Amino acid sequence: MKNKIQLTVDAVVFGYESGNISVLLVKRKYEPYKDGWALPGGFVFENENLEEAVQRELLEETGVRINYLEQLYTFGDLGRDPRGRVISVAYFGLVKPNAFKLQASTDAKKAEWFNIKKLPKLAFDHKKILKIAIERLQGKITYEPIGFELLDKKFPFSDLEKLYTTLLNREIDRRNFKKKITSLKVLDELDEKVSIGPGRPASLFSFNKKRYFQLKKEGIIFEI
Amino acid sequence: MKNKIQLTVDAVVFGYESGNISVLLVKRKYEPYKDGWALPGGFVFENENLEEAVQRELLEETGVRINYLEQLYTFGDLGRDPRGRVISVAYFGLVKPNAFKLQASTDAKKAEWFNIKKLPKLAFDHKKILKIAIERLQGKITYEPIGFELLDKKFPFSDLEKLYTTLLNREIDRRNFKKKITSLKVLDELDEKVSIGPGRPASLFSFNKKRYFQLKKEGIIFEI
DNA sequence: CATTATATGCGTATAACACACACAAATATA
DNA sequence: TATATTTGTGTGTGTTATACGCATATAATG
Repeated sequence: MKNKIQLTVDAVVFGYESGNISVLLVKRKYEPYKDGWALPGGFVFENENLEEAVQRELLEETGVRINYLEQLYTFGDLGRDPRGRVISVAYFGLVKPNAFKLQASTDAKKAEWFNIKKLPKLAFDHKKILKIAIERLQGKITYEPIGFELLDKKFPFSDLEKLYTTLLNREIDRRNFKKKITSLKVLDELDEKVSIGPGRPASLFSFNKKRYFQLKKEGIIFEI
Repeated sequence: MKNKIQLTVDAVVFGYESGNISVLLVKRKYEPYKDGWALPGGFVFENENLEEAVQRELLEETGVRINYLEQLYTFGDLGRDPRGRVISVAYFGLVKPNAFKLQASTDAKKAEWFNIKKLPKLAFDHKKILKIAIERLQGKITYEPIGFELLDKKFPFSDLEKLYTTLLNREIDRRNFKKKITSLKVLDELDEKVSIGPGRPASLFSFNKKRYFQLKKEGIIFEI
């Protein structure tokens, strides 16, 4: 029995910057969907693990390097790829966009961040993949701490608040929010303040890395 | 580029019966791992969706038919299959064991339920797959209602309680548990009682199907 | 320099929920 | 008819969630 099923990986990489959630897309250099926008990704080599494959493709096509990508879902419907039967294992990651200089090569003409509210038409079934990834991203904040990968090393509390309001897409009460975050003991308050524009200067915080990953492992129940 | 990666699906089917959680395994008819126990599953045909493939394999190898299997995870590590590079998409399902007569055929010599605490040695990386499936099963009950697929149509409340104590592997307070379940409005109390053995006869309940699937969709926060 | 706008930072009161806990009711069995 | 066994309910207490008001520290404005 000759196997004609092919395997790809795709990466859904979210970035966050001052109230905007963006996703990393590439412009395809070759058919099918030539010049169309798609999630970075490509065929898995026979001698590499899935995680290695998705990291390699991401680096090749966008210049972004992430050492932790979480598996999202596997898409295998008939007809999802005009080249034939192609199954894709989708991965999921979070980064600070400004930490990378985008650089396209191999199969990609260009790599770019897109605000998730202003997406172009996407190749293959990538719209569906992205939809599921966004749901996962929003769901995550109720059972995991979030922000470490998305915020600067030092940040005012309002940055974290803004991240949550952006992800939740609604206002939250800062006082109660602060109480909850404080009770998690996941933030270290620094002896430093910033003052950008009008208003009282803000203390800077950083994530307590150890505690952060402990909570991530244990899971939290966190309804805002 | 010749593609040598092959794609399989595997099914982790859990059954529950009076305090026992079991999983459905098959005895392999062919090499590799001939006569070894493994999760039901096999190669995906080129012209079928992943869900169709896993349902077909499950039916062929065990006689069990499930129309809803949830995708669990995709396993693709190098060396997980001695036949070469084989990726497996694992699925996850819940049934009442007594609803089926097990019947092995095609690649399976035999199909059998195993108590998850008394598992035989498993082929491939199926031990790892099963471990992840069990974690998922236990995790599920904190964010989804559970039981509809596992209990009889009509059941005494103690059956539901027993299911939870079994899954959680600890005692729960029946009064508080009842309060929570009641507040979810997911059970309909029937005008019927059963009396098995000594003790006060128990009212029978059934799941309110509509409400059950609504909660499943919305998600619940349910710490026992 | 005084006033205003803007953002941060803290505390308290009330409602909802979680959790601990004890005893009555209805049957089978001896 | 007494005993064992199982079902079935209610209340108090502590913790957590939610709502809400005001003081503080700066920049911008006139």
